Amino acid sequence: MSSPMTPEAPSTTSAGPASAIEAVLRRAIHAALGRGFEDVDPMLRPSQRPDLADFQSNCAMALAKQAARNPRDLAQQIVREATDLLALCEPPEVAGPGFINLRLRPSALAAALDAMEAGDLGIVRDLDTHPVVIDLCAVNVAKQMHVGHLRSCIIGDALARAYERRGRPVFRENHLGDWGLPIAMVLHRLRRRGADLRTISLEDLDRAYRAAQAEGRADPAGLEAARRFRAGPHRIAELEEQNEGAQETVDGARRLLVALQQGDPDLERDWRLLIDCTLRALFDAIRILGVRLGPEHNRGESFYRDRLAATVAAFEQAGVAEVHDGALVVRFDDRERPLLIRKSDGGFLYATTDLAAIRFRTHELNASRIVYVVDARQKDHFRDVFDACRRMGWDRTPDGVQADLVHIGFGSVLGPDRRPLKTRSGENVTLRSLLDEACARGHAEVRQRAAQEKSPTAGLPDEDLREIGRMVGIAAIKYADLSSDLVRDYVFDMDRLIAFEGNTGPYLQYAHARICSILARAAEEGIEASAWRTAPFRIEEPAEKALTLLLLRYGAVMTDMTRSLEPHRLCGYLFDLSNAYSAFYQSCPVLRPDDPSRRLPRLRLCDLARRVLADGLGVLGLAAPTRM
RNA sequence: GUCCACGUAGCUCAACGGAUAGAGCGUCGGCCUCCGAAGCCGAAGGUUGCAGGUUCGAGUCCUGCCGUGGACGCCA
Repeated sequence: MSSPMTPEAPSTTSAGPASAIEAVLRRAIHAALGRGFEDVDPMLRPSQRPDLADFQSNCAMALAKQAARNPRDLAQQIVREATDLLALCEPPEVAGPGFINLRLRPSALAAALDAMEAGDLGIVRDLDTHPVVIDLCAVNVAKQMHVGHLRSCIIGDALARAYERRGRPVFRENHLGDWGLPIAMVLHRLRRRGADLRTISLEDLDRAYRAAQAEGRADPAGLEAARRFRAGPHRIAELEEQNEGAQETVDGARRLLVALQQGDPDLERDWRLLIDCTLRALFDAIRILGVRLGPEHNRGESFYRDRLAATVAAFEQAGVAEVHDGALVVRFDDRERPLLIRKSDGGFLYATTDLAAIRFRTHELNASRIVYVVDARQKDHFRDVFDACRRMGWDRTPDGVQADLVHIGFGSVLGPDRRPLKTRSGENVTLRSLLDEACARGHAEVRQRAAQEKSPTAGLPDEDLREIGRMVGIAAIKYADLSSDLVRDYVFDMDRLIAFEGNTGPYLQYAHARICSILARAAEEGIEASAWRTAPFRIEEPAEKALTLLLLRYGAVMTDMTRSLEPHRLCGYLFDLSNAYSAFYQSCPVLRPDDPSRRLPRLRLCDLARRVLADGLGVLGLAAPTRM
């Protein structure tokens, strides 16, 4: 019987010399401490002190306590037991309170690079073969997409790409807000007014959405206040009328929703037109953005509409939900707030849809991990929904694997006043205007470089410069969304968002383009790729070694990204890598080195750095132009 | 009121419980007759909100307080 649910064994999650060293240390710890210490994490880390070591093991301090030993003595003993390390490392040194400092031999560095090149850049395939669901985008029909959806798409796409890179099947789920009373209200309003839904624009829909909301918003509190404070009869009459009108509007929308639910073909057709219009605008933006999301990823709220009754019934049957004030609620021991899953009028709520969706994703999509990329304000909601699903046992795949339910709650995008971002006229900033601005700035920047005669982009037609500018501008936007801790709000600032220096997307692209440029120049000078591809690596200069150590970490960084779901770690790594390459570039001439025999090894090192950068940029969803 | 997140250099942000808390922007000073200066090298800049605690070791974990933001039963 085969089980696809093999848990990730620690020893196979990272490739390269680090995992080999870990294995040796693990055995050495066992030898030093005996029974009960068979499988201890050696706590191997890249050293933060390149003057002292390449790697350090911090295990001795932690183990000394439980073994009642002196930490330095224990470290010494572990080192004595770890004789197998000497094939890879210089003799280890014990420093400070008990750090074990390790330095790789140059031959081990070269061998590790060989292995990395031959073995998919050190990427370790995920042992869990279950699909991952990434819930992203989730635009609402008939509403403008805004920067929040942008973040969700960018982050969700990067996470999806990371899983795909490690060989894991991914379902990108666009949980479209395409169902329920708000949609019915828009449709109700537009049909009353005889709007032509085939030619309507998203701007019109967005206006209608807000007008319908305002129209249906009863204000009984305002009416009560007007009476209490003896407002003029005019004002009271006005409010009474408004309240009645609102009720009428909502009732009309409810009737429409029921008819739509029952399959009225006329309504169904109009409803689809609303969705089509919204999706046209969405995919227009998505195409510029380079996010992998299409109509095939749509599985909106309406998809679950026929599953809601069964969902609620299952809760009732299991005795997990109870009736309170006519509504059906799920209660939790550790918090007062209950989760409402059916209204007292029998209607369902968005929580009901989320429950149905999780059940579908574990039971039918067979997902062992479901990642919601939804803004942080919904944290409490997802906590409740996840816990409710766990109570029902819906967090298990059909083959019995426990599924992780994770909410990646990202921060809000704020305006300069630290309030949610609006334009001067008070409207949401549209996604399209933001992207157009980014492309325009990227284009201007690229054109400026191309004006310099020695630039590799000199003389390119403006059409090409525009395309490169698009890649650069979009990379700047996406990288800004990915490169810092996701939970934090951030203040929207176009100038900073489109920055091209320092820790930015364009800086990474620039490093990549410079490598491409040097390889192209080598070809111009008659150096065949086949020559350097077979040259042995020679890691001698400090800058070469620093670059090598970073390259060797790539696989572990990718594994870590799918574990931690934190794209900014990959960003930070690629930034470090670009820095290391730039330093190498500065101090180690590649095409005209002091010693000509170093040329081919350096070209090969450049090419490996290029491949890792391109690969990493690809996982982040950033383009990697060869000239810019 | 209850619950949750976040407070790190002037600004924007990093830092798997590990050694001397790091980058970018801005400021100051160097480096293009030499593979792309969107770059490199260097300087200045810190009581990690405050107070306790756990630990061999705390920006990181725990408790309390202060500050900011968010969520809190029939909207999504």
